[in-house]
Amino acid sequence: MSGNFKKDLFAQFARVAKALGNGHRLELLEFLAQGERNVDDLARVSGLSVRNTSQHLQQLRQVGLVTSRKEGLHVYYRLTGDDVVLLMQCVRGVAERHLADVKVLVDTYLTVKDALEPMPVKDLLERARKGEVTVLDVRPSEEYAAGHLPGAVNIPLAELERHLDELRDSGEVVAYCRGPHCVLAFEAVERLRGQGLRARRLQDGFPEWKAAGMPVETE
Amino acid sequence: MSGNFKKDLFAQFARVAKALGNGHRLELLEFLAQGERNVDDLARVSGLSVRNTSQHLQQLRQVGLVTSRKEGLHVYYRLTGDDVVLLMQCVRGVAERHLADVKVLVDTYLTVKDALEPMPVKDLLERARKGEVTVLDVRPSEEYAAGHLPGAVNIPLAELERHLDELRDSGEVVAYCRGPHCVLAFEAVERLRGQGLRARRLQDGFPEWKAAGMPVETE
DNA sequence: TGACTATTCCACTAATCTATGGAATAGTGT
DNA sequence: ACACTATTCCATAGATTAGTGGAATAGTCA
Repeated sequence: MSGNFKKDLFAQFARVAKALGNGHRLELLEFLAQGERNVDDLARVSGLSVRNTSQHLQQLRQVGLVTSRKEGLHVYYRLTGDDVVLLMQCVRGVAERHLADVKVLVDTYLTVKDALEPMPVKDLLERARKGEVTVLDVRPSEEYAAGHLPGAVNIPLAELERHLDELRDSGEVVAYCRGPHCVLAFEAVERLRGQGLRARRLQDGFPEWKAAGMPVETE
Repeated sequence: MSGNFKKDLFAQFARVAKALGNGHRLELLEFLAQGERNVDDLARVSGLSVRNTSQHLQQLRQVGLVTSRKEGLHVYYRLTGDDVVLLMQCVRGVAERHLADVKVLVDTYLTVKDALEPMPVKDLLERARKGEVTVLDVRPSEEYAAGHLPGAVNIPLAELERHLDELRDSGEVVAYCRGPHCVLAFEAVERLRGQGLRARRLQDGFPEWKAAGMPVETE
């Protein structure tokens, strides 16, 4: 009897893990970590067909990782809680530490990583308040509108070149994007440095910031 | 290119999650969280065939969650790090908070849960030092030998009745076992209370204790 | 009302995962 | 060398999962 309890319980836990056991679903979750999104948006960013996306979202909903809300024609999905982001960070962390393939991948694509001197999250707010740094959000403007770090300036990567002058006069720039492996901030920092500005990357992205209970600003 | 990086990376993370996406493997990991075990032991406790157990262990090894060490005829498996325990706690926590089925299960089997007043981990050591409580490890003696809370007394559940008198004179008893859902400690507390002793359950089990970096004693 | 959009449901094929039995490997004891 | 044990490797049948197209549903707009 208690043996069955245990088996049943682990089977339930396994359902949650299984829902995470697919790269596409993880990607969807990462986008949802930034705020509500409808099926169409999610399909676009993940490169899946809408129907397929919908099915994956059903699965995530069945294990309680996301919920949805209908408004007009659209159905908006969102994470059921910040603990889901934490869980994903956990998976990511274990993978990075114990899975050799991940290390290879990261080394291959982000060889410059160390050179970009990521700034720890906790130092940021204080230094921003003192005016020592400008916080730069390089995500697309819709994502920025849905929520961003307090006081952050939004300049999507594509428009970075047009705003170089504004940034040049404002001390050091700290860029962030969707998460520690999102390439947007890396790219931004490289370009800014290429133009002679002082630029660094924030260690984590917006979802991690939010999940840590730090203050968030919306439009 | 950077799109591929992202896809590849998530695919790797998904491998880890997928490895956790099976109740049997989660159960194996839970046992391994207590220390090294060989294939035979693991097969016995999980109720799987040895061959099947071996295959599951291969899968866990392939994603870096466990390693093995050969000694004589036996191959001993162990977790690759405490972060694996943390990851499992994370999965469990999310499942408990967001998956209705888990709540039903827990309520069905452990209706008495609240009545047993679990004691928070942080209070325990201090109160044990003052002699206010006796820490009771109700796991089988091999598991106790492999590691236990400092100062804990080991009385496997089956032998509890024979040692009632010793416990009766030692103030309040705090029992723990393999984890928050292991039924051993629940059972023990119920029996002790049935005999008129003051008994409570420790909130977590040995693996969580160890993963939290608390001191551990071995034979 | 009818045309249209966003999303879901259903059915089906290809790919993947699980458990099992037989055979291979490696180490122990005689 | 031989018998024996613990573990792994391999092949296979049945179950499960992923992606696709077609049809259904629900809400919007004119």
